[in-house]
Amino acid sequence: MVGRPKKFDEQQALAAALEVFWKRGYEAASCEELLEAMGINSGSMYSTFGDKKALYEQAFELYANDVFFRTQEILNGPGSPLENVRTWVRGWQEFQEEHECKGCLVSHTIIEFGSSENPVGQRARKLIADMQAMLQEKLQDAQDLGELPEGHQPADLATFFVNTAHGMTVVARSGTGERDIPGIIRTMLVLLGENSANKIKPMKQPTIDFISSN
Amino acid sequence: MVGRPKKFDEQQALAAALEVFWKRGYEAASCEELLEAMGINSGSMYSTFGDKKALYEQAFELYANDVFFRTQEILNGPGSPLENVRTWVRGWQEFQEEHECKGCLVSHTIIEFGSSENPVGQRARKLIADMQAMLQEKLQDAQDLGELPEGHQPADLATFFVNTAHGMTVVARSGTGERDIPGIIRTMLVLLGENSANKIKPMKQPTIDFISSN
DNA sequence: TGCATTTTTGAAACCTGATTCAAATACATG
DNA sequence: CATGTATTTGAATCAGGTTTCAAAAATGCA
Repeated sequence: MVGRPKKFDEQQALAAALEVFWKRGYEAASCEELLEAMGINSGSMYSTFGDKKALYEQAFELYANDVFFRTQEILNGPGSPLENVRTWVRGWQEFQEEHECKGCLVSHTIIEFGSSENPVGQRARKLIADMQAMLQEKLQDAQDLGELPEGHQPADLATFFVNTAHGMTVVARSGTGERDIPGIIRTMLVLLGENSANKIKPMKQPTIDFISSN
Repeated sequence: MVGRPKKFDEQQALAAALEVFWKRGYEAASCEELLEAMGINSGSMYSTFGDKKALYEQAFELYANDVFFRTQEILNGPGSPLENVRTWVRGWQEFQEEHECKGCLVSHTIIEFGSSENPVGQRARKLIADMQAMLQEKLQDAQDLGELPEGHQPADLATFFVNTAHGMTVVARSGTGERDIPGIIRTMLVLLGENSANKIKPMKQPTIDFISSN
């Protein structure tokens, strides 16, 4: 009834796998690398998570939930809707600082799995759609309150913000995130009517290199 | 001295390979798929182009030159610098229409090959740097002529435009390009001081699906 | 026609990673 | 301590995609 005890924590191992997938992408992350990072053997991985694909799905889900709730919390916070959107935009820099400019796993997933019927690809697209809808709602609130600068539609702005976030993934992974992200965010804020150009500080964290021998 | 004649055109075959790589990415494009599209056998491919990696490099170069010269031509055209930049921005939509919303191969390459010392990755980053510099120059010209709206720095704007272009690759590949790209471009133009919201038409071409069974 | 040269063909060999599985191990309980 | 159960281990196997290569084919020229 009671067998050998598990010697590793599933959530911890999953977080380690997420880190590897996030840094390298699905294909480039080898099982060896994943197992090494997770600190377990192939057998344990397969019996616990299924296979590499299933592991990715679960790691992605971990990431997706984190990003979604983070966004939700900021956007629905107290204070003016527009200011919340601005806080959310500023949060991107902090997020990249915290994660060595790895960009966003959702953008990466969309690139890697295209618009096919792949389950993770679908999940990624749904997450984006949900977050975009949430954002649009807040921008609509802002417009209703007369906070939004003239000349923009909430829907267009929401789409645009998502696009900008996707772009930052590519910029980050091209190695120029540390240099470029503060400016990108500054421009976004100008778009939102904030004209204090020096409110955004330079990035704190150094950028890692995504070693690859392909 | 004279042997069996080549029965295929190298440039044509390369263009076919580019199409496949562009649609699917390097890893996901199998040799079988490439050979099928190029209309040749593995032997011919290996003797002509080297190997899969070398084929990608050559296909990428074909793409890079096209995009670079296209950009150069538009930005250095007659007329006001700012209007040229606007024409360039509008050109993105046309470009995506012409290419089934496959996004930009450069963004895709950067995502796939990270910021490593991989030759294609380096080439991609160099291309981006060059195009960004060209853009910044034009924006500086525009500012010197007093054409640029207040509140922006040419360097920040150039970075931002590149970021937006990268973002559109992800949006395009997520399958919402047809719906979203016109709005994204509209917002970019507002940023450049153009306030006629309905100058941008909806996309003409339908989006393809990037079939993948990963 | 026979020879030299070049290209095509596609089956076979090769590689790189993902996955399996039998044996070993660790624990609770009777 | 013997038994039952769950987990770990890592070598062996498997799968798929890439690459090679020997044979066949196409051409010009002597």
